[in-house]
Amino acid sequence: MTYHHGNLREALLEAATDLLTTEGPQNLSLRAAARKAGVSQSAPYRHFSAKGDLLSAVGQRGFLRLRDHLLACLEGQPEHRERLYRSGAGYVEFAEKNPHLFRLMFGPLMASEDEHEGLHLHCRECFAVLMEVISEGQAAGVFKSGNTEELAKLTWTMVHGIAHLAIDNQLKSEGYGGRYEMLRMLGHHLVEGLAPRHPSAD
Amino acid sequence: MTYHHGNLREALLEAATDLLTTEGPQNLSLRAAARKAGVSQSAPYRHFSAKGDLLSAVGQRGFLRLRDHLLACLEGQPEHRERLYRSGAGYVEFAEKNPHLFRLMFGPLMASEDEHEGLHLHCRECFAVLMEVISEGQAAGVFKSGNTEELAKLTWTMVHGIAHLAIDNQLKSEGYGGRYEMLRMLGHHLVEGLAPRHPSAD
DNA sequence: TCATGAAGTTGACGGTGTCAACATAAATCC
DNA sequence: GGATTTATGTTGACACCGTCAACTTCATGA
Repeated sequence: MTYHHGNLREALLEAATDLLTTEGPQNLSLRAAARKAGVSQSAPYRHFSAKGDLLSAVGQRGFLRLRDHLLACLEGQPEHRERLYRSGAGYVEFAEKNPHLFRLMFGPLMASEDEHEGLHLHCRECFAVLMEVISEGQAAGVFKSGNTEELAKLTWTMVHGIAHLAIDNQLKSEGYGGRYEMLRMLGHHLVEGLAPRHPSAD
Repeated sequence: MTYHHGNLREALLEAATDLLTTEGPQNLSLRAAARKAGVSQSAPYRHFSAKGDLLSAVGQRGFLRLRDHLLACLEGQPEHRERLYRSGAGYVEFAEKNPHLFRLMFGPLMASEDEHEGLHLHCRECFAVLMEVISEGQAAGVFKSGNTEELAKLTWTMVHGIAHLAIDNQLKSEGYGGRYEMLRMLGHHLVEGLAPRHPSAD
């Protein structure tokens, strides 16, 4: 229609995300994304300096979606332990529903520190959700006081590990839903560890 | 020299591993590996049906190395809690020393379940080391009895999460060595969780 | 109105995975 | 031992890829 697309950047991001989830990372090429957006092979270079830039942007979008998903999982739930569990479950759920995206988000792009630092920033915004949950729990006396960041990272590593091994199909031995039983178990151990020595009310 | 290389498969694996660690995954191509082995572009196809096959083989080698490293870390250490800690530390250490390889081992290849199932097998052999450590600890009464596999997986997810976040540079806020302090902390919480209700001797 | 610059196109370059057709070395069988 | 078969490498080609230089189109504002 018009010579100028008008919203190409968004269209490319959507096309790339779509290709990633439907065709897998192998078939995600700059040219394919351009084709899908109905545009020529080198049009993307007006919006992204290189392929890695597009991938990084896709990853950043992924983190935004993950954050939204986590917040949605927490909505309307006031109990602190349950909030902690739900954020963990939401994290794993997201990874399982978007395995390719998840792998992209934490993939080799993360390795190049200087470039793609936007990825790290968006990543930390997801982490902030977890921080908040724990911080609130500490304020309420449900979780033990101390360095909030340390506790949050502790939690994060566990959940992250579950998510990764789940999408690697390495957790399925105890049948369907095994990963969620695992999460419950882990949550139990973790909360036991996070709980104050002399457990308060609730 | 000779028309036949004599040991091409091994040479290709080594070349590929070398390229992966020195140049990163982007520059790891079948052709580059062939060049490095001093052989023509399509010689690899006599030994690997496709690029993914080579990558998978490299990954499997990685798991073998990881397993050896874990066993080496355990050598001469009889105390069960310390054995658990050391296997975890060895795991993270391996990931940090070979980040590209680690990402390959647990990368998209894992996603294609049917193909590359050799990867899964070698992966489980590393897991078996952890199982053994925990099983021994249970027999000695240092860890609580129960489903060994569950406990091992619980441990694995934590260690795996740390390893992943460590190579993503997401754990460095508490200064150098942060990941090992983290491991200690985690080990503490975990062992507390793994310990029997009424702790036995040592 | 028309120059300017942003956004998109065309065509090219070298690199890549893969395959068919061919060449060579080694192993096997009479 | 000589012929044949089989394993192993080579050459050349194809389509695809990331990227860039040169060109075209459109919108905008002096």
